[in-house]
Amino acid sequence: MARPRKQLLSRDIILEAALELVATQRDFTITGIAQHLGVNPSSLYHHMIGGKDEIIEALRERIYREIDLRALGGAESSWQSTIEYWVLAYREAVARYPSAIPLLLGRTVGDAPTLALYEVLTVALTEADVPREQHLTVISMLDALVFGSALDAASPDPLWLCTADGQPALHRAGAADPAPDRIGDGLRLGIRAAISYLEASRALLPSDRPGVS
Amino acid sequence: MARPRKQLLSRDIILEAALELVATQRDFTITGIAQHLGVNPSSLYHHMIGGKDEIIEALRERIYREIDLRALGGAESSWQSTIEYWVLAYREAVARYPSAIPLLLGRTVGDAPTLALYEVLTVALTEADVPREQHLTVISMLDALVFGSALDAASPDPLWLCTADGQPALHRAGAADPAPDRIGDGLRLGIRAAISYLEASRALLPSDRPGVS
DNA sequence: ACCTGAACACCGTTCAAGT
DNA sequence: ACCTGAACACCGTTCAAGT
Repeated sequence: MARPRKQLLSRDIILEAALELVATQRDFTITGIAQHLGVNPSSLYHHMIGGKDEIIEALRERIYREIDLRALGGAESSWQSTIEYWVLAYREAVARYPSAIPLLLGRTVGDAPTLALYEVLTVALTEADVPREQHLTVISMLDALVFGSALDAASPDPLWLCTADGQPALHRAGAADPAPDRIGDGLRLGIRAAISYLEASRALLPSDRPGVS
Repeated sequence: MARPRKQLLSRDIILEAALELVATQRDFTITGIAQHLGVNPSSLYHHMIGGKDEIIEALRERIYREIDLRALGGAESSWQSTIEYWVLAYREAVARYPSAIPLLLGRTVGDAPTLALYEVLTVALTEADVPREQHLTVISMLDALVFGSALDAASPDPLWLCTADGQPALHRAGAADPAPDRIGDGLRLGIRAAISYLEASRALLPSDRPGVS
C-alpha cells in the first residue's frame, strides 16, 4: 500500500493538474493538487524538489509556451502588427489562467519560452526605431497593458458599489449600455494608443536609415 | 494578566501597524501584525470582527485617502492635466505600499475614498467628450497603467536572466544605459499615449458642443 | 470591555518507514 | 524508486476563561 503497482505521479501529471486548478479554481495549493490526483501532498516532493516555487516556474513555462510566436517577427510583417499580435496573444494566454496571475507577477524569470516572448517584442521595437535605452520602458508599458487587461477580466462585476447620488458620473458610466466586450475594447484601445505614440515619436527621429521619412 | 491596565489595541492602532508592515515587509499576516504590537493574534478580532478581509478594506481606504483630490477637477484645469495628475498621484500612493498591491486587486470596493477617486476621473472623461459607454473601457486602461507601473517598481532587478547569445535584442536592451527613472518614464509614456489617443478620438466626434472644433 | 490561551482546520515541507 | 503517514512550523479564526 505504500507503493502502488503502477506509477501514480510524474512531473508532467503534476503540472497538468496544477494547470487545471489554476484555470478553474480560485486558489492554488499543494494540497489541492494532491487531492485532485488522489495522492498524499508529500508525494509531490519526490517529483518537484523545489516545491511550490518550482511548480510556479514550470507553470509559467507551460502557459507561455502555448503562445504561437511563429506568426511573429517574419520579414513580411510590420512592427505595428507584431506589437498588436504580441499583446493580444500574450494577454489571451495569461487570461486563460486567471488565478495564476498573482503568482506570475514580480518574479525573476529565466525559462526559454518567456525569454523568447520578450526577445520577439524587443526585435520589433528595434524595427520601430525605438532608441535602445527606451526598450525596457516600452516593454514595461505593454506588460502593464497585458496584465492589467487580464486582471480586469478576472475582476468581480460590479467592481464598484457606487450610487447615483454619491458618484453620479461613475454611476452613469456603469449604467451606460452593455458594452459587449469592454475588456477587449480596453486592450485594443491601449494597443492603438501605444502604436500611435511610437509612430509619432518615430517621425521625430533623425532619418539615418534608408526608406525612413 | 489577561487584561492590561491600559488599553493595548484599537482599530486605529491595528491599521497603523498593518500599514507599516505593508510598506516595509514582504508578507502581510495577522500574526505579523500581532507580533509587531506585542499582542496575541486572537486579540485583533475584538476590534476587527471581519478579520483579514476587513483589514484589507480598511487599508485601501487609508492608502487612497492620502491622495489629494483637491488639486483635481477644478474648473480651471484641463481634462488632460486632470488625467495626468490622476495617474501620477494614484500610482504614487499605490507604489508606497508594494506588498499591498496583490491584496487590492480584483476586489469589489465600496469605500468613499476609492469611489471619490474614480468619480473624479469619470468627470474628466466626460469633459474630454469620451462617449459614456466607453468610460469603463478607458478607466480600465488607465487602471492597468497605474498598477502595472507600481508592480514594475516592486519587481526584482534584473527581471530576466537573458544571455547575449540566446536573446541578443533583449540583452542589449538591458545593457543599454542606466535609464535614470525607467519606471517613471514608462508611466509618463503611457499617460501621453492615452491622452494623445483621447485627443485624436475627440477630433472625430460630431461637434455638438459650442467651442469644440 | 478587553486580552489571553487553548483549540481547530488549514497551509507547505521534511523525513523515516514501508514496498 | 515511489508513495505513505507522522511530524513540524506556520497560517486565520473561534471561543471559553480570566480580570
